[in-house]
Amino acid sequence: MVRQLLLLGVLLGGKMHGYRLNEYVAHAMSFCADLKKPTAYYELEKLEKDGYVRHEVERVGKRPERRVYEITEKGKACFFDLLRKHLSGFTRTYYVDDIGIAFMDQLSTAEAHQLLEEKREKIQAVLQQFKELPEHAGNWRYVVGHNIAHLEADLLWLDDVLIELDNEGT
Amino acid sequence: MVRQLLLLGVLLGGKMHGYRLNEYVAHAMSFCADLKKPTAYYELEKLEKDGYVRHEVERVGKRPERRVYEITEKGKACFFDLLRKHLSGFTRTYYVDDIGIAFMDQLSTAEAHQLLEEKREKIQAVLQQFKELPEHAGNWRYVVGHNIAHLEADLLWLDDVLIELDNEGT
DNA sequence: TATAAAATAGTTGATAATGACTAATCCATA
DNA sequence: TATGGATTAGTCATTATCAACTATTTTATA
Repeated sequence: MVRQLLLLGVLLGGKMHGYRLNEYVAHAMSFCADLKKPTAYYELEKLEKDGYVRHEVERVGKRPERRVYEITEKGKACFFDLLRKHLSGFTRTYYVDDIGIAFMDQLSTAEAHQLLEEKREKIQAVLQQFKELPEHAGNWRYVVGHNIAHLEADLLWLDDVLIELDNEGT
Repeated sequence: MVRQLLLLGVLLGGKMHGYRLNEYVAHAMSFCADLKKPTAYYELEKLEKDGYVRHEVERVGKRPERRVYEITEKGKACFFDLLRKHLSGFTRTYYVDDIGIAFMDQLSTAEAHQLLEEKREKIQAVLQQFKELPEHAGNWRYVVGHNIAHLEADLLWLDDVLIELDNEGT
């Protein structure tokens, strides 16, 4: 459902052919969305079947034919509906790495500590990437800020855990 | 891959039949994992095919037969391998609701503000649930703390956004 | 003691998601 | 001007996920 919102949202900014759409998502939106190419085409077909987008075929130069997708009126209505749902709702996040934490006591405190230090560096690296992102305009700024907030929360929490492991170790 | 870690981790605590295993995950671990029953059985079959778990069939009273799963030595090795990977690695989280935020400018500032207030209440409600959770032991405490940290970060970030929307609105 | 509701144990069929691929064109550089 | 790599555009085969289901037994309640 979030994919639909994403695709409709991008197409709201103007028609685009499939390949470019994928490229756009993979580059300009990579920091907030993970949409694989086959999944995108799959979703586009579903959206088209339901009348939310349509496509025409175009050919430029000697390049292969390509499908230029365009949002329909029905699609715009659907977009706004989904947008309101997403802004007013809250999708609970399950943190994949929590499963590791849940079974942490299967390792020695010392080893757990060492492994979590490695995790810490990786979080830090991702955080750094976000902070180095060029200044984004409008909403992108909020999204970047959101991710930074979570990464910083992650670091603070992890530092707490590391301290508690130290205390346990003694 | 995280599902494997989860199932192997639970089975490390002792053999368990499929139904009970699902029940356990759905109740005792619902706050950190979302594993549906058919997916669990599917993963168990894969784990068995790869030699990480085995099962025997048991029947108690007049209840239907049930499969009692047990982790193998190979499975234990795999568990520890996965555990180390998960503790030392960092799985970047994509926040579903960010897509809504990304397209927020399609609505009036006033409406966006109102919708986000609703979101805020829902986050607060989930946070409340976590805080009301009975005192967990050992690692569960860390996991609960992790989730609380993220929910609180979410609230702080959202308050910032609401303030910025107010400023924009004027 | 019928009879509805809940629990037990697992399955089916359908949809969703993606790694790896094709097949052509373009571009740099040796 | 060959030729190896990059880019373009999309597809295929496989794997993953889950809502809804079956069929029995137990428990509660009228």
